[in-house]
Amino acid sequence: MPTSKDVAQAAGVAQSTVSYVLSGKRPISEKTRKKVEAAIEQLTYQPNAGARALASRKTRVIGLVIPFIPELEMGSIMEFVSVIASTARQFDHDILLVTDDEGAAGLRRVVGQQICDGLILMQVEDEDERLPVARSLHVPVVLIGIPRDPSGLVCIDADFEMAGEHCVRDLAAAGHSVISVIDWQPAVMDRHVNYVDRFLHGTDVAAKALGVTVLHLPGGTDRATISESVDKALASTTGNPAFIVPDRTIQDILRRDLSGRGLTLGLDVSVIGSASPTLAELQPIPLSTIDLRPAEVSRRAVKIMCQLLESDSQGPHESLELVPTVITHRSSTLRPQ
Amino acid sequence: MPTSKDVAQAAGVAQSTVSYVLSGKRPISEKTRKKVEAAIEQLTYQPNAGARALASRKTRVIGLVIPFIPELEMGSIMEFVSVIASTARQFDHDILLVTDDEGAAGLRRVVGQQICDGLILMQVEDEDERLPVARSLHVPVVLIGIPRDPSGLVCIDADFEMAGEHCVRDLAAAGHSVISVIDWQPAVMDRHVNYVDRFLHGTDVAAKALGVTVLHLPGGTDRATISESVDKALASTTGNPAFIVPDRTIQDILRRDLSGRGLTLGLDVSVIGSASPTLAELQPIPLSTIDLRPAEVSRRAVKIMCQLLESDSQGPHESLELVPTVITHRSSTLRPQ
DNA sequence: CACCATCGTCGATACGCATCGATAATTCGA
DNA sequence: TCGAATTATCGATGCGTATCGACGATGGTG
Repeated sequence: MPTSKDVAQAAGVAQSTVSYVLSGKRPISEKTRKKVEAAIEQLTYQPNAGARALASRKTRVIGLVIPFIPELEMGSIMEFVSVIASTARQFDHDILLVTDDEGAAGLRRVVGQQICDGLILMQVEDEDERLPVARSLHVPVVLIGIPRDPSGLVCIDADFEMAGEHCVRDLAAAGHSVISVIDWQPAVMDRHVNYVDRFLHGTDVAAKALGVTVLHLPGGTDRATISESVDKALASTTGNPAFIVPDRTIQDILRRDLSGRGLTLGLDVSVIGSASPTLAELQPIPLSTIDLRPAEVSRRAVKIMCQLLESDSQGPHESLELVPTVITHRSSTLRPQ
Repeated sequence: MPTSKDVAQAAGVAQSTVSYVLSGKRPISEKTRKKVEAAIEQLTYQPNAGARALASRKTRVIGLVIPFIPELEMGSIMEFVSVIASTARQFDHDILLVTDDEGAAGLRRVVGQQICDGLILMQVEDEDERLPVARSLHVPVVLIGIPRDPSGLVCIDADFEMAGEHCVRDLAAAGHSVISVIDWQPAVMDRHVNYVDRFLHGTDVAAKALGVTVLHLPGGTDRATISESVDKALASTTGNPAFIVPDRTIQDILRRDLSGRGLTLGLDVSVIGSASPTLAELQPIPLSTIDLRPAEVSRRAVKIMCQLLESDSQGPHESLELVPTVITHRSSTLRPQ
């Protein structure tokens, strides 16, 4: 592998000159620049990352802490990961994976060894054991998700409260007076990610404001639980029933249950779910969805991180950004009256 | 951040001694070792990765090239990524993400900058533009998937041919004389990943050996295509029909189509699909599946990579490893006669 | 024409660790 | 008891880059 010294020799200049051509931190004459650039091209020179990190104290790598195989909803996690990685490249950074099975020690490790300049944490829980560590690390940390106490932390997430409000508002506008919200599956509820509460709170707020009734019913990945919840929902209204089902795994089960009862989506009953546009369109009856904008959340997380890295101000930062959600009505909801 | 020099000072030894305590490459007396370890503990010293890489010419980082958001089957990709990352940690390595939108240039970049010691490529296609680059890089490369010409390359993948054979064999044993294989969705077929051919070939081989008929029918993510394929399948047999549906997205559509025709899985018709055990069990009629062992493939890919890195022999390696697949019969297939 | 600011480049040094050769301390055999 | 063979440790050097101070060349000003 050629080094900057080789380049310097080939171009007939000093090594420091090569460095300045690359960084642009000092003026270089057009002639010299050309010579150096030609030599770089010639030798296919690429700067050594380790040496660069050692000298500049910047690795240009961001650590991404991914959840510990939650078995379900892996697809949506991958969307975050993928977008985060390519956005990072746009800011001339790379992504190092940190799996959550290393726990908080993993964070200390990658920061301590100075493998990366900052950390992005996914799936932040209400009382997350990683938070005290995150606060004590002397590198920027961006959380995707909002813990109970976000003080001293930089957080970003979809605006779940707005999402809940919009779902109820639109269903109310379609004439539903009783709206059933099916909880996430127990595995998610147990994790105490507080977007659940924010979403449910949003539905309550809208319900109060609009004078409609919102029912919170248990979710589950077995048909019995869902069937029971549907029973309760049907018993509670004389009009057309409406369901909000933010958990992707539960959607299929609910749809099957409803059609088993002879109810037709968009005709007798409204259902708002959550899925990628592609998947939503693929359904027998295209599903109306609330889009939680994972790609946009990912992009902004990286952007915030890179801004923090540039401004490299040592002081503790604190901010909270909510990404607006979007409802798309397809065919599974009644038309507004 | 403390350095090894700080540790040396605290322990009253030379910096090189600290280094030898850490690496074990020279004998150290018990007394000195204790002193140094105490100082390390005391200062919470962690070696600087950049300096280490610079001096040792090893980064202990593996580049993982992930597919460019194929929109579908992201869940299964995440399983690879997750297992690869944690397995790498077991071998004391880290994973750097390289997104495929950088293309072959991305590979040159991370290797040229010496950000990582080797590369793992996912979703290798038949004629992959990255292969010539992979062969020319002077670092170990492990492919997940098998290109048309694997010469000079180290490949690992699930044994799709065996998978195809086993599916046909078991369905034949259950009394089916005509077996329909539904292709992957067009998006996958177009990508020319050759596991498709290997799987289909496996079904043909078994069919010939057992004297049963295998029909290859088009797949698709729309109900019309699937419905047509089912029509053809039903028209081709007087006995109970049997389906093999390796594409996860298509499974739901097929199941719905069949039940719409009044056919009951495991009673009137056999279906073998592909899904994680958890998901398979969740179905109304638990799905018999062919398990392509993504976790095992991932683990072995990392293991092979780490072996290559240790033996750091420069010469071009070449190997091909196939991971046996496993059929699990649940309730969607007829009992063997 | 002398003087000073600016521009462009060079040389030297630091970054933190691994590693090699050398040296001091110890042990062993004859 | 002396030298040889170990054993344990130190000092010095190199890895490749960024960056700082210095210096010669250039151009403008009075």
